[in-house]
Amino acid sequence: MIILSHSPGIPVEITGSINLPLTLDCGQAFRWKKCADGLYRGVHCGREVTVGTAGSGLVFYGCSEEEAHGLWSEYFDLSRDYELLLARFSEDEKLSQMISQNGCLHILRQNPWEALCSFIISACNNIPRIKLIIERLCHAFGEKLNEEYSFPAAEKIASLSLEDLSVLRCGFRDKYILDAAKKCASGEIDLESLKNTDLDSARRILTGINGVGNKVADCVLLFSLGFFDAFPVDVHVRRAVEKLYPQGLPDCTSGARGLAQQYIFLSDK
DNA sequence: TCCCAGGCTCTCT
DNA sequence: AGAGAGCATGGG
Repeated sequence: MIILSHSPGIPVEITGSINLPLTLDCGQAFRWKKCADGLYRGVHCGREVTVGTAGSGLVFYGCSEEEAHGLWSEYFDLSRDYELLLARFSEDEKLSQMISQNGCLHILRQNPWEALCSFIISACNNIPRIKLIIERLCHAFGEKLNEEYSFPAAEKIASLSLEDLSVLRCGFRDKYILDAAKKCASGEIDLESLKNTDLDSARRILTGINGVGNKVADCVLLFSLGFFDAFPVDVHVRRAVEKLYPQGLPDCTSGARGLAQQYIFLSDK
């Protein structure tokens, strides 16, 4: 880890404490790699960084102070008061238990195109293979950074053919990736602008992409577009909700159902 | 050999 | 509008 000996880490304080390993490896993001000493290396919007926990916050290595307090603080959703939200969740017995078991998990604000592409790949797939396919995608079509590669832009993917994408070995999802890339690159869909739309309209636009149904759309809405109340339902969440909350989610989750969803997802793993 | 994996589309009723 | 097959690939 050459970076460490040459550049000091930049600490960013937050209220409460984040469970970093859980946040980065709970199935919402697929590219973070565990390094030595509990550090993680990852890429967001073409910027590579190494991150760890320190005191009551995170410490970033290999980036400027401006990036740590800007790009990365936003990515890790550090300005939101999770302590307060989890205290409210704890009114519910079962959620309280899941929280004390797992600690404080943050919902990441990922790049929307990367999230869209990643969750298209996630359909009917398992997490190790999802990671592998995304790794191949970045290596084949992204740009070399330091040790990692950037996530290829929609414009780059849109310029490729299905045959080009065959190196991904991603099965029937190749045509979905291509459709999403073309719609985003052409401007037919402007992912950023969906942040200013209501949840139902945004979901309808996303599901207009071939290979994007409600579950994938809700993942994009929650994990990249800031819809904190979006509630992706996959087989695990469906099963866990039927078992734990057959009458519906408790009221204390309203407005933050997406965060609750992550804890419920964990309970079925 | 069969089953499953953070689903989705298409078709048929 | 609801159910069911088919979809590529790889691991157990």
